[in-house]
Amino acid sequence: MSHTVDDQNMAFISHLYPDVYTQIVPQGEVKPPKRRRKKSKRAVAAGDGSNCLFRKRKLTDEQMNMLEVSFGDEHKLESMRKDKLAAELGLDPRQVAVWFQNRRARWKNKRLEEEYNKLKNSHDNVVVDKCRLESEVLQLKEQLYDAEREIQRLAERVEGGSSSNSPVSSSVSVEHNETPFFGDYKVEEDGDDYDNMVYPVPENTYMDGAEWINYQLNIIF
DNA sequence: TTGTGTTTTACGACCTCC
DNA sequence: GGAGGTCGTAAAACACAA
Repeated sequence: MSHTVDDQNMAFISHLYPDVYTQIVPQGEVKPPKRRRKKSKRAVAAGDGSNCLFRKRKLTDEQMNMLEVSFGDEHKLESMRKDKLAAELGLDPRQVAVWFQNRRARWKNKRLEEEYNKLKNSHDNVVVDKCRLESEVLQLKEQLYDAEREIQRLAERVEGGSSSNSPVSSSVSVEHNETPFFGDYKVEEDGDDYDNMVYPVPENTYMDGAEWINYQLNIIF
């Protein structure tokens, strides 16, 4: 039985330092398990569970600290380091190996959680940005609509209200989903000077609604 | 207390690497 | 084939509200 020597060592240590190895429970105090599970090889090796000499439980703070320090140095555990740690801590090398396995699993979970939070934050920021841009689009559509109405009003005034044909057809509706741009407006070439009421802005020039109106008015008058 | 949720320890099954 | 890894989970220990 491979664990006998370790168990005897721990029994000896726990006898000398009863406060240190709290995970070692003397045979008589072993509680029956709440749930059944397959018998482990160790339990089988030691005979029936009730004959198992020790139930090794929670590690002491000192043991935990040393294991944490060791884990901080290197997450993997080579054989020599495992044996050295086990000897230093008075633990079964198997316990050290299991502790590292579990510690790696916790570390991985934590890392995944952090990555998830990062992604969630960046997603939230994108959503906020999208909302902001959508409201900006709405605002611009409204400005465009107002500008178009203003142009139409001025055109009618210039014409003296004689023509029922509008020089600029109302192509913008705030309710529409399409988002027209200023460059989309075409100057019609059907002869009448007053029909060409919308002048194209210079290329690569951005104007908001008010600027665009002033630009058009300056050209007209 | 006790019921319940969370954390820790331990293990089996399976996989990969040498 | 064996050592050591991950993954999933049982069970004990622990924390804490009711």
